[in-house]
Amino acid sequence: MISVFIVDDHPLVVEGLVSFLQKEKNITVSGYANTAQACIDFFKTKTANVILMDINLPDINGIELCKQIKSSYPGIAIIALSTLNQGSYITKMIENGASGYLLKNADTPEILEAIHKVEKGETYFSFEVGKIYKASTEHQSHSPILSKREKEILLLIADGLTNTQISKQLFISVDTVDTHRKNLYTKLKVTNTALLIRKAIENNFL
Amino acid sequence: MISVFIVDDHPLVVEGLVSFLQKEKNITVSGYANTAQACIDFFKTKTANVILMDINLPDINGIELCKQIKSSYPGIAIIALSTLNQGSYITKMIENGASGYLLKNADTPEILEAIHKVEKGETYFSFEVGKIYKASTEHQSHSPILSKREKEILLLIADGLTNTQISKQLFISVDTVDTHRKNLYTKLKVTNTALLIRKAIENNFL
DNA sequence: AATAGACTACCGTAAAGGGGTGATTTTTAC
DNA sequence: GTAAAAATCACCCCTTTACGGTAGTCTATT
Repeated sequence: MISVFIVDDHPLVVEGLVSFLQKEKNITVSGYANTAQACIDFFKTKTANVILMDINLPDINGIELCKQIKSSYPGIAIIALSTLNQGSYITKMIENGASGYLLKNADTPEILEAIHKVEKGETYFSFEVGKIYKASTEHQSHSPILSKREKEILLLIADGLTNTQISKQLFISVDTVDTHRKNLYTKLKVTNTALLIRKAIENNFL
Repeated sequence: MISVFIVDDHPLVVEGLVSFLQKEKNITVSGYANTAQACIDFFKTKTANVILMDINLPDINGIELCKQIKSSYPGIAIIALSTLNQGSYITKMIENGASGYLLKNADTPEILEAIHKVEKGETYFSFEVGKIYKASTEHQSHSPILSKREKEILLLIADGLTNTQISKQLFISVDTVDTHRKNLYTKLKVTNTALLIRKAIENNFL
């Protein structure tokens, strides 16, 4: 018998999971929570084998919750639940001890497979997650490393300041700002301000 | 007895809705679909009083589906389902005939209230939607109207082209391109390229 | 006939962009 | 522990582009 705990701020999703998991004879739902705090409180007195955990929680971030639960109760397997568009979170959840990662548009057999696998100590990642994860790590490697100063200047450029204004604000020479700006262009492989801002937004520097 | 049809590509949400609505004695679930096409097919032979419709569907956009259903079957009340971060969609769904708008983190009594209200011909919008809607319409009024030429030039600027390059591409004088650029600055209330690109992305012009 | 918006165009100054060079310090790597 | 690499700073020249102000024509709307 596998006991499953659910953390999700969407009552509908919780209802769906409970309703569906209760039909399974070797699975029992030990409880559910709509907030991270409620989840932490639950595990102070009770326990479960597997947690289905939403990443977007109203109070504490799912990544932080995952970390906390794993450090207190390493034996509990955590499956992250998320919607499509959050490539960067996948990495973070895995780093913080999640054993599986399911998309919310996963169908019921997939959820069962995930629960059974992580309960046995294995990992489960939905097919699409693999793609997103790969894409996000590749994206990461393509996304260049900017120095502290470069990030600082990039932000000021994005705020509409000219090199002269930036130089005054940072107490450095205009020429230096200009050099940093040119280095930003080189690193981000762009040729002017318009493309710089676009690339910066695409790479989440802003 | 109110018959409800569900369209959502997340099996969990469908499961949750079905499980919860079946408990209500004056509500029956006439069916559900994971895609817009499956929904359209259903209504060719069967019907329902209320449709709970997700906005993010894999095949056809929820807004388009809403429009189609409303034009074919004006008597069916549609409640849009969505997650928080989609202010601009609310307006479009209402324009296309939706009678209600629920956030997916709505709790069960709220869903019931929405179904009963729209079935009686009234409208229902969750509290938070009101806020988002208001914010988005205010945002809309702030979001300026760009002419065809201006949009064209904005796109080319965002592609990193200089005024000279744009002028050659559009067979007009550099000065003209420059004027359009300045008008873009005025309309979007910015003073240079960096801010222009930022505002353009914020206002979904790119 | 008047007002407003779109599209066109020009001028002068300020800023950006492309190139190269070089010094100092801090990080990283072997 | 030292050498290589990267970061931060700074300067020069020169060309191109951007920005601010001004202004004409045309068309649609009132």
